[in-house]
Amino acid sequence: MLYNFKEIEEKWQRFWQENSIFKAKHSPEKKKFYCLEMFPYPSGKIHMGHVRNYTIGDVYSRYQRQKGYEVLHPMGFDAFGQPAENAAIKNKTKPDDWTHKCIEWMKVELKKMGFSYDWERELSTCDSSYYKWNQWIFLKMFERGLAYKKASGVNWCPSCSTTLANEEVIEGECWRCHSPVEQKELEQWYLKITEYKERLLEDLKQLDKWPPRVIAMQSNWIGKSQGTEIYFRLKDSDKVITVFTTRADTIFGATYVVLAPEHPLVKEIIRGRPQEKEALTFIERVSQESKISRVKEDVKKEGVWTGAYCINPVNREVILVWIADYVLMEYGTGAIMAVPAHDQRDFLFTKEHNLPMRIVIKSPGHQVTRSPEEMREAYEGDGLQVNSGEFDGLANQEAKIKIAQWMEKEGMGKIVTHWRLRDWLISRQRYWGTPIPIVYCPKCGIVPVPYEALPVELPEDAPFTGEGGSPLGKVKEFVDTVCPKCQEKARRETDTMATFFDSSWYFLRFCSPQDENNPFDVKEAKYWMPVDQYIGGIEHAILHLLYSRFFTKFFQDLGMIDFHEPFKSLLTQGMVLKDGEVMSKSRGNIVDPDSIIQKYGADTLRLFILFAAPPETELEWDDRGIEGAFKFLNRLWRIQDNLKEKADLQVYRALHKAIKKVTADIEEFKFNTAIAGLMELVNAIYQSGADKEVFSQLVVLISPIAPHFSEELWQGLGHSESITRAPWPRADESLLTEENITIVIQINGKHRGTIVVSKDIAEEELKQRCLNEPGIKKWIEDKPAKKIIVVPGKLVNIVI
RNA sequence: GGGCAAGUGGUGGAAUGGCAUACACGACAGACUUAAAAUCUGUUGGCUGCAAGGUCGUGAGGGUUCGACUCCCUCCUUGCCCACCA
Repeated sequence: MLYNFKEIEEKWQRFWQENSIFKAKHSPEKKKFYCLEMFPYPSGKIHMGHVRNYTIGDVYSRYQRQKGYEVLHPMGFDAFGQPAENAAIKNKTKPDDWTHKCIEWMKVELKKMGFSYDWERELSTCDSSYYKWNQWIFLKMFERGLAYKKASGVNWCPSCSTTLANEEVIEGECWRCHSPVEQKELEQWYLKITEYKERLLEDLKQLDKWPPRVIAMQSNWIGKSQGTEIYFRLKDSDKVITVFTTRADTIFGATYVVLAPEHPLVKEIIRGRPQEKEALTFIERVSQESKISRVKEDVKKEGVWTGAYCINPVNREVILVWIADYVLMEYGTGAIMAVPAHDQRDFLFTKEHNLPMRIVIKSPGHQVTRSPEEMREAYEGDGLQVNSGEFDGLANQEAKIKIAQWMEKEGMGKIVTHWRLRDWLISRQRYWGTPIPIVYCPKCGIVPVPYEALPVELPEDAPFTGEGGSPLGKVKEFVDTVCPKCQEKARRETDTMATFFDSSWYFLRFCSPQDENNPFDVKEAKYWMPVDQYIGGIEHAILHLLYSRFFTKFFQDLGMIDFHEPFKSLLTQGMVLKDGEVMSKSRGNIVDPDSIIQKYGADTLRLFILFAAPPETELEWDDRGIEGAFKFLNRLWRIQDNLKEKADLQVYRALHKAIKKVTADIEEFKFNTAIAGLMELVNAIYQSGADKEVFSQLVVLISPIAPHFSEELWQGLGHSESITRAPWPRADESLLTEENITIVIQINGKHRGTIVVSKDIAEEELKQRCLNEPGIKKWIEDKPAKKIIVVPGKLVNIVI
């Protein structure tokens, strides 16, 4: 007979809700545990990725609760964003209605999985009670000069008709719709995340419970590099071109200088020269090109001569000034010194345009660097300096430092630290987001909305079509306002905030989600924060985690919290695949969690998804595997019908072995082997039977994984309290040590047999026993043992 | 081009210096059954052997070690992230 999962799961979900079993209480006498999974975008349906993410978090939360911690395990919705606008256009509804409907559907599905959330703390970022505090945070940043407005070339997605952050441009394409991204000049709001770059980099060292690859990704993104700025004075002018290089050792080989087409000096340099027209045409063409072609094609490097010359400060040589598309304004100073002999990009450009080249570093043995004519590619390796004045003969790594110091002393340049991290562009020309709380007054200029006037609410209706400009700009009653300073007529900012703003501090809001006076209650945050365990997808390794760390440091500077990192420990779970590919709508290989729940129940789904692979690796979906998980639960279920008065000692041993293994494995998120341990215990019980005590303990061990199932069995065993209150079992070490142990015998490292001996056997006696073992003697014959290695309790290796 | 993972039976995976393949899926066989399903019990890396056993075997090659899936070096393959980054 199969267990009735449908009835049982509904019954216990109702019980948990009615008795507020998972309510998190601020209990100063108890140690807390804050377990958080990345909150979802409410698309309406949960997918297997959610199931995996939230099952991992749920097992861990339930386990910590049974270990005696006061657990905070909240859930909410990252509810602003573009899909709601698209859906609204398609279905002729309001984004607000669509989003709230989706949240309701999604909650039903999450509850069906039996996740142990404290639903009283639920929040949605699209509610004004939440986004009011986005505006509050923005104003605090504005006051401190951390939110500022700047006109600049921005990444523009023509299809979404909105700006994109650098982080949202993937290989020149929009991260959302994959359209080629264009450049556009706009007035935009930025957050000065660069103000925190040192701390964001430095504090990575303390995150010892984060995956090393995430640390590496963040560190690369912040991108600190040491280098030198070098000043090239224009010939017959006092203008100076500043270039950035990490290879000061190659300065004597700089044979020309290249500017980015957008470089501010370009127009001035070419003015009135014969080359002006050609150069302008070139600049025009490059600016028309989307970033995609400038970045993707690494073959053609195009450029033109400006007609101007400048002077290499180290050797007074007069060299050409060029413009080329492969030099980017966004990086460094927007200008480079070209060292064709020792930089591959410069080398290719030089060959293309027949420019001069000089070797200044000799490769060992000189094979590669005999002469410029013979070189097939740039030599980027180490070697000895040549053609470098007084630095000739030095190893280039040493020369790099000496030359930089010398240039700094002589005023030819400056040693600088360069960062890759840019300020964060948060303006979006979208409706469904947090309005930026700013008013433009003809008299007073940019005026922040006063705190007491928050929230600036989103108007219910806006004519958004998905095309052109900010939809809020078309809502007259929203735009028209009075200046908070002078009470004259003024207009509101019509851009909204990027949704990453919303998710950069939601973990703090969960500490006191109903607080009406502050973004979060300082005392509550002091108790619950930081998050002890954070779980989510690797795709958020850079953006979301970096922004959250930035906000946390900002709150620390406001004096609202006394820690500087939000997430103590981080787990990044792997993707769910079907037939070796990521599950996605376009591939049509989606397995709907709800259909699995219908067929096998949530406990089976939870069990399978944990058993099929370790959390951090990819998981291959397998229909037969889910069948196996279901069979196992039924096999365990049947034990209750055949309980003995007293189980054998070996079953007790098996139980305590399982307790030890399951506990250790859950601590390390090795759920797959924890379940294997439970299966071994069940197999042992099928060999010689269980009694009530053994079975009870087994049910507690599996309760974080299959909670409904365990509650039902627990009640059947006569317990009146919920199993979520049952303390986690402790392994009895005395039952784990055996009287007799099996020792492996090796000869020259090869496995040749085993021997069973008392666990207290003396080393000498053990050696003799092994040498005299009949199966071993034939291998030794009369050869003397050169050496005998004994690993206590495990093995003996006889070397002959 | 740079960085980080990973590569083990028919399949998912286990073992992080000490019996390679735990646990499961699949397959095969037996018990129960009129029969099937379900359930229970076995067997299940390759080669060789009637058997006991032997021998090979963790992407390839080398090294360290009494002993290597595990550590080191070189290479190959796959995945992920970053990238005209000066």
